[in-house]
Amino acid sequence: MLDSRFDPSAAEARLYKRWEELGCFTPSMDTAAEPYCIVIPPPNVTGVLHMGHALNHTLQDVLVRFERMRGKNVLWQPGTDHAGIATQMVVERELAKEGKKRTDLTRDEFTAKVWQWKAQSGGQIVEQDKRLGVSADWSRERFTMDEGLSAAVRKVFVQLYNEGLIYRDKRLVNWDPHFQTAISDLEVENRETPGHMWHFKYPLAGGETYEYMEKDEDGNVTLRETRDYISIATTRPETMLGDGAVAVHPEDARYAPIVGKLCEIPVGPKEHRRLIPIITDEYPDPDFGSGAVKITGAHDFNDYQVAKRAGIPMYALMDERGAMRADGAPYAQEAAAAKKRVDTWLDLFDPSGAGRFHSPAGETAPEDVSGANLVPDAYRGLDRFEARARVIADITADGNAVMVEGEDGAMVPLVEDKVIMQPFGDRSGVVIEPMLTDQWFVNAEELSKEARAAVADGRTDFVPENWSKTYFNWLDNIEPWCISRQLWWGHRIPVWYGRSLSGDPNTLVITYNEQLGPVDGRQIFCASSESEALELAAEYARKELRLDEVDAFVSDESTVNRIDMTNSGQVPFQYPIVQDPDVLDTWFSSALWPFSTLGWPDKTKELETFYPGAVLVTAFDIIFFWVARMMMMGLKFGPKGADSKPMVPFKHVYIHALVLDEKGQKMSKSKGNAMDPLELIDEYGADALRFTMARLAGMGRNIRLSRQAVEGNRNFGTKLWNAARFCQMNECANWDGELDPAALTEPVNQWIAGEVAAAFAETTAALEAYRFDDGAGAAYKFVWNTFCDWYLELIKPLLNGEDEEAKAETRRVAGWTLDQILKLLHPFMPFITEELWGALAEHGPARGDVLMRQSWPRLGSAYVNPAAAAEMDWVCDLISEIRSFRADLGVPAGAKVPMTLVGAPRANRERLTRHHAAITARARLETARAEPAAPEGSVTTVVGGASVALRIADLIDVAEAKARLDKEVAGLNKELAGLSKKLANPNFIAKAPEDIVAENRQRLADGEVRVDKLAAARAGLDAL
RNA sequence: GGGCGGUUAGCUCAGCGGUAGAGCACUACGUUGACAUCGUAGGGGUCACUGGUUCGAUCCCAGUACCGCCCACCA
Repeated sequence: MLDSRFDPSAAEARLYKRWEELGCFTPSMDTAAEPYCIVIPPPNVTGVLHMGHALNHTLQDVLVRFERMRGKNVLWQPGTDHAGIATQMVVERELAKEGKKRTDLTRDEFTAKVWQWKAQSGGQIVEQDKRLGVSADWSRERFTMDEGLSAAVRKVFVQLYNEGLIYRDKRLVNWDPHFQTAISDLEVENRETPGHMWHFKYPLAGGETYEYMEKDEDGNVTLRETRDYISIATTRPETMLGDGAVAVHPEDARYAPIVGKLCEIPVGPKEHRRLIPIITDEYPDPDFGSGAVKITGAHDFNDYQVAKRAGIPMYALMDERGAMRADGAPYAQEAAAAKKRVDTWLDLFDPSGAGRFHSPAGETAPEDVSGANLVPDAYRGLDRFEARARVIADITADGNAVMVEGEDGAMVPLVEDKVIMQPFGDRSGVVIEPMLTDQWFVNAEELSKEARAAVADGRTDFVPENWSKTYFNWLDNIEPWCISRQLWWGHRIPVWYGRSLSGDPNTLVITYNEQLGPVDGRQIFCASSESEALELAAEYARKELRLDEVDAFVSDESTVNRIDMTNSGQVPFQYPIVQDPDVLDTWFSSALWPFSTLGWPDKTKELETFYPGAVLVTAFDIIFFWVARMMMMGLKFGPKGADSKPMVPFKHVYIHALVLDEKGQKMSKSKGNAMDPLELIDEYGADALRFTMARLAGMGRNIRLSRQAVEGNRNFGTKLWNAARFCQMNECANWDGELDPAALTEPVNQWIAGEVAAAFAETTAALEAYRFDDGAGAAYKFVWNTFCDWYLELIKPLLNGEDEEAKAETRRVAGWTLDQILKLLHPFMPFITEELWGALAEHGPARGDVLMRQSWPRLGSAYVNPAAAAEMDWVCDLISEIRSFRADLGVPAGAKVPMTLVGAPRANRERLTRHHAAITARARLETARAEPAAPEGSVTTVVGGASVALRIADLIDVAEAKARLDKEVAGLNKELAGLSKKLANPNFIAKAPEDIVAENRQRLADGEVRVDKLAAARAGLDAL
């Protein structure tokens, strides 16, 4: 006998272990079976199971268990992601506990430490997933840094490089000063932050003046004054030292007189201030600020564009920590040189009115200088925010701040409070600094073409469909993808540098900067291994070197790799190469996940069988990071299909909601509103959490999770458990596992068989359409409302009755139905269903195998018996109506009353006889008879066109009974009036579909009968 | 600024051209031999607003208001 409740904590681990031991999670590899593959979105190896995982993994597990039961050859491919920054961060924190920094170790020592950390405490999420019931094939677990996956990364990189789709470029990138690495656009979070805008005067060179005029819309002059400066508004004064120009709009009349002239940056020692030209560009908005913008190409993305267009030099003022550089030549020394350069620029300036520099050869005109030299000694080494304060103070002290009248009438510097969108690193949380550095980029635009086309032509589709718009929108505006990261943990870029062996001997120097990588005079060898790179290098050197030059190239570097070569077998020389120190963006390897996990680039059986995946299940927040990139890489490198083109990595992308707390807030540790899935599992069991997730996983954008919801679904489990207990107590079992619906004789049994079929049809259709909510909802409704509330109650008389045949049939059917329910719920609630499946076998049929490996029933129309369904509907209606009537009239719940059915057709009189026991029990009746007339002292209601008379006159308040009838008649009459009006409308009759018209006529007719009967009942009450 | 979405019962949300739904909450009654983590019954909605299309609109279309989210961004 079952206990009165299910104890998840005792059962879950045992059941999970059983499944594992039986190998339930590994694909059947049955060649006749249709393959079905889902790759898990790999959680970070540092990750712990949060609600997002719980939802994501539950949904996949539902699909995977469902498809396994449907007989498919299912692989759910699990694994974890090495998560570059996140993992490096964790290990650095560990080191900090020992009082060490990453840089106290060598790179190799550090990465060894990370591997060690991973072995000890990485991947806890896998164990946590097991508690949730995740049925992934753990024997095939992969890690993005595994040797095989790393080889895939290198192969992809090399090929993209060779095709020119990966390239190195010096561009302005997002720099995270905390982690001291470049990051991609997607890793930047723009947030509104309170800030200030300062207004400063840039004096014109040589004290020149001009007439400054402002006009209103009608052309009236509102301000006219003589100025010897141009006013500039900025939110970032600390970058002024790197200004290359001041730009105004070409049609801005206010500044027309001074375009092409020079102005002075009002910062730094007075005698050495730099002069910069005033240029025109479409970028400045005349209506914003002063209409004049300082152009600081190395520190602002907009300015960068302007500087490139106009040939303005860019000066990088900051170091990798975001502090003002301290590595420059003495400032005074630079100043003299700067003067000279200005003269050169002016030669190149086009005075004809275009207000731009020429660059006849299409080259940047002014010579680039190191921004380091432009930082005055006083600012060197200052953090960017300290530098800002100093610059503001110095300019103000100097009298170059724009002044306005303050509240007390005194003149004060003009500083506007302004909310500015500020970029933050999504991991570090520090303000991102645009930095001009050499980085590796992927030509995402090129790769995006096929990725876009595949969704546009339906090779892959999004569910819900409208996420494809988001996908398109991003791809259509895609920027180059910065893939290099200045970290130690990750896939090291498979590129080696050597000296350039041709051209000017002066350039034959590898300038190797720890942070920024080799920057000059290099020769690139991109190869999937160091030995291949050495071969390439050797080939190159042999080609370029002339024997008589060999001596010049013998390296004195001792720490780098060397190749010893013999040119013509005679003169030995050395040609050192050094690998790029950077690693790849984590998402680069994630992009390969759908095929790298299956063994690519080897032609494995797994790849052949399981690629492309059936569906990718993920949340919308990583459509750009991951989904789009998997599409790009899959369509470039994935196994080829019938058309000999690479196939999409998955056919469907199911995008689920984000899990929010009950108030609709995003869960986060810092807000303290995070719910821990493990804690919920401890308290309510994994099934309750899973079922909650499935029921909430509608098509919406977010789901609000509450403890109460989980509790409710735990209660559902208890309900199921007790239903099973009831079946067990009544010896309900289906001994042979079969059921022939045609052989059934009891209507209640015929009916429930059809309801089982309907429930499976509904849940199956819902899961096929990724409607987890509907699938779980249909199962829930069937189990609770149909099976427990009605079927089990209706069969009690049969189980307790004398008719042994009916009893035997009912036991069989109840047992069968319960077995089907366990199958129906298994994808959602694997533990409790498996436990019951096994427990019921103790005093029931032997099961042969675990529930998890049972097949999903396909119950055809043979199971549906419309006559039985109609009969049971009538029985249930009768019971419901009597119960409702009794309750409304205040008949004591315990009172058993006599009931008389009046004016019912013969079929219903027979039904009454057949279900006499059930009806009297459920409706709490003393007697239930069909008679030609209602007996004395009875009060009447109406069911299905017949009057139902209850002899309760002495139990109730007659006035209340009248009121109830009046209320119902009134409501009915209102409805009937509407129907009559509709049916009297010739347009309705003419234009509405026939079945709708017929339905309305029927409703009117039925309603009229009911009104008549109710009126009669009312009259009967009057007579009392 | 560009894009996407929302507004339906007290709450959370389904629905979708033809009688407004669920869960939770609420009210009343109830220990009927599986289950009080339960049962029975009940109350509760001008489906944001304004127009349009239609025989008929919560649903389709246009506009308005408010609320979200994503992307970009004015120095």
